Amino acid sequence: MPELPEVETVRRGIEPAMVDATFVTVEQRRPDLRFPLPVDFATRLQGQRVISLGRRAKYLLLTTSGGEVLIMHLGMSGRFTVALGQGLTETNGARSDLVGEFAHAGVCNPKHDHVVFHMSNGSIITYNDPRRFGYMDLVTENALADCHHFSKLGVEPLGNSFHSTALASMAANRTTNLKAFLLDQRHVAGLGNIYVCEALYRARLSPRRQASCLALSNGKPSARCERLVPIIKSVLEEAIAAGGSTLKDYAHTDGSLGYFQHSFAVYGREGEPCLTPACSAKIERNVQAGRSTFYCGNCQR
DNA sequence: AAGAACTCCTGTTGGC
DNA sequence: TGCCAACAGGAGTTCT
Repeated sequence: MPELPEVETVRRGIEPAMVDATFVTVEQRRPDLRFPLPVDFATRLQGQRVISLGRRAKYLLLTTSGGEVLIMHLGMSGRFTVALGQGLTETNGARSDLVGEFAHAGVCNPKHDHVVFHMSNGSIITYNDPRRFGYMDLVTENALADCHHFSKLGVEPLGNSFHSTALASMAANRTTNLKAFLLDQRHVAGLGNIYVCEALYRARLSPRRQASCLALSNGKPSARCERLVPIIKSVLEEAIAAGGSTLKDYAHTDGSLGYFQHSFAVYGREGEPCLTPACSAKIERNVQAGRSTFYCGNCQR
């Protein structure tokens, strides 16, 4: 379940295989992912050179020499595997020899290989997505900021505009709970279930508390908000440094694993002891906004 | 308008 | 062993 750190890890994994290379062939093996693929998807990409590969929240943004941007979202189970072309150095652990091995091991069933990019440097980048919650779109560079994917998207949590005053303003008068508020991409863009659970635990904030508890009081962000913002940043930064979290649906572009799941304090730990020293409570689980929330009812208030 | 519920999808898991 | 329901969840849509 790729959230911001996993998407950033994927970006770093496929960047060396794609940037400065040209799309030779784009294989589109089905008409749609979650949504229909763009009209003339393959032909619009073929012959274009990749200028850059960026990221906005959980979206990958590939800018082409033709002035179009390929927007890619991994959804729940989207995955890229890379077979590096000859002469490309192994970067970020992208090892071409592993791709077949992992496919053979059934980790990545080839029947869900929906889009395959063949690059001029010999690299082959394959998009595999069993649940097809992912999607791809093509828009012109000029239309990018106003397209429906981004027009309502909130602040980038690792950017400079994400600070306690900004979060406090967004939270003003919000009656929804903290968990749902932080999952809403219109506020902070890039957080998902795992990192919201982990950040709220570290900040010792109950996921059931009203979001408005973060709001300004006496013109200043609440102490809770001041505490939460740097924690959100550090959780994401640590996860990126660890290469993301590997759960059922996510692995690196080379099939290898991220390591941040070993740092989970609450996610997936229902019934296990809280890791806070001197706390003897067990991690609880309930459902908020249709997702499992894991928390310590004793430490998080 | 905000917030909650529902929807899409398929592999995995647990109960019988 | 086999079958089936429940579950996982990002984000768009629909409802209240």
